[in-house]
Amino acid sequence: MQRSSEKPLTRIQKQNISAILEAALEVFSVNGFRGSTLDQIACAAGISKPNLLYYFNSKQAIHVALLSELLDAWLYPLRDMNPNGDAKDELMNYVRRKLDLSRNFPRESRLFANEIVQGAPRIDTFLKGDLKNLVDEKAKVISGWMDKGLIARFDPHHLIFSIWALTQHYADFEAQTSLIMGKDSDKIYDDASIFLEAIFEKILA
Amino acid sequence: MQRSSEKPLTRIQKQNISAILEAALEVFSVNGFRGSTLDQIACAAGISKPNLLYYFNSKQAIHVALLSELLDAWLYPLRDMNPNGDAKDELMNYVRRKLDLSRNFPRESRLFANEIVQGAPRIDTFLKGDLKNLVDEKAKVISGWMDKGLIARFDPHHLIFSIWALTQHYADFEAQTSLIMGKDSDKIYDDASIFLEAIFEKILA
DNA sequence: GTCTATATTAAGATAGAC
DNA sequence: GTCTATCTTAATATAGAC
Repeated sequence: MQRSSEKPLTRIQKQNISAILEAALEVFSVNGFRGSTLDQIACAAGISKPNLLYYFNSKQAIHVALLSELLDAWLYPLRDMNPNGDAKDELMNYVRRKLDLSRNFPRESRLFANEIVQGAPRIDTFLKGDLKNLVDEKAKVISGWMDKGLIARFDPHHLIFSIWALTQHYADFEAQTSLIMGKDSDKIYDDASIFLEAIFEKILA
Repeated sequence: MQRSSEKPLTRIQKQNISAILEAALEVFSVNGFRGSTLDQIACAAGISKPNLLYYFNSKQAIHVALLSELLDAWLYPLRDMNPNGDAKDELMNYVRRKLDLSRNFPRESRLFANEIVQGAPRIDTFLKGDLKNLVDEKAKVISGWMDKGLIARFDPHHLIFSIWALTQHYADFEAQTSLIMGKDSDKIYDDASIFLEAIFEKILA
């Protein structure tokens, strides 16, 4: 049987599925799709490989399930940016929420990063569809704010990219920053928060 | 025979070795270490798999060769930052040189990104050794400039991270930016250059 | 130095008992 | 639903002829 069935799930099924997804997130975010094995995932989930394949037909199927969960969550903070709110507040809040995402969901960020770095073969329709549409829409909003002189004028797309780059870096390159700083990542995020707050204050002014 | 030999290389050997490294860069930067196969590399290099393994003993050996070339190049622009130069010029030049690296060597950037995202298992000694030392040293220089009021005060380590994040993003996430912008990456880099110039002017002021 | 052939292991997936 | 056993393919690496 496959998870696409309409029947309600038993408690055990739900438990197993979420154990699998949790394990798969752990494994895929570290090793990428091709670098991960069903053995690793089954072991991390505490079940046997055939049992894992009872819940998901294939390795691909697990990966797709993870990514679609992720992509939904990915759009939220940007979608939430309110065109009628205070321009600077809205952008600063977006920065804060994106940094919080890196802090609280670093594995999801790295799963996404793995996909993009490797050329986004499995999510290109998302990127040039839903994501592009949302970014274009919000870029127009930001551009409108710039027209009114509420924030400084820049290319709005690149301003959005800069927020992504600066916040996701702390999750995606955590191995690097933590080795260089010699601190645990919690302290790094505290400093990052202060730093990003300060530079975006200046950028937007 | 192995490349560690002291004998001078023939022209054919040099040709083959550089063909292998070029092919391996192409393949590893897209698929990561585990996701890449010797078949792919041999095919891209235009030689047979056993012949490839005549020049490099193992898949690991090719990867190590690529990474050590890369890590050297990685340190240059930062090392070049002159403590006695003009503070703002030195930092702006660092930004420019890093963006040029992304533009001219995107595959190298993605090879590096693949390594870091996946937890830097093969380059952690580099990160906490040579790289950390250099970054700490340059952070002190930058901090000195801030003390003198030559540029605005921020956490110097995070300022360096921000330069990395903002410039490398264009190479590492090129699949994303080009799909969203619907432009070829050359035009994106032109705009990125203008954008980064503008925001760092404001940040440092 | 380069090739064909092959040994060896690992990985995705399935069969079938319970 | 879960397991053991197993099929099948693909991938790293080597042997040995030329």
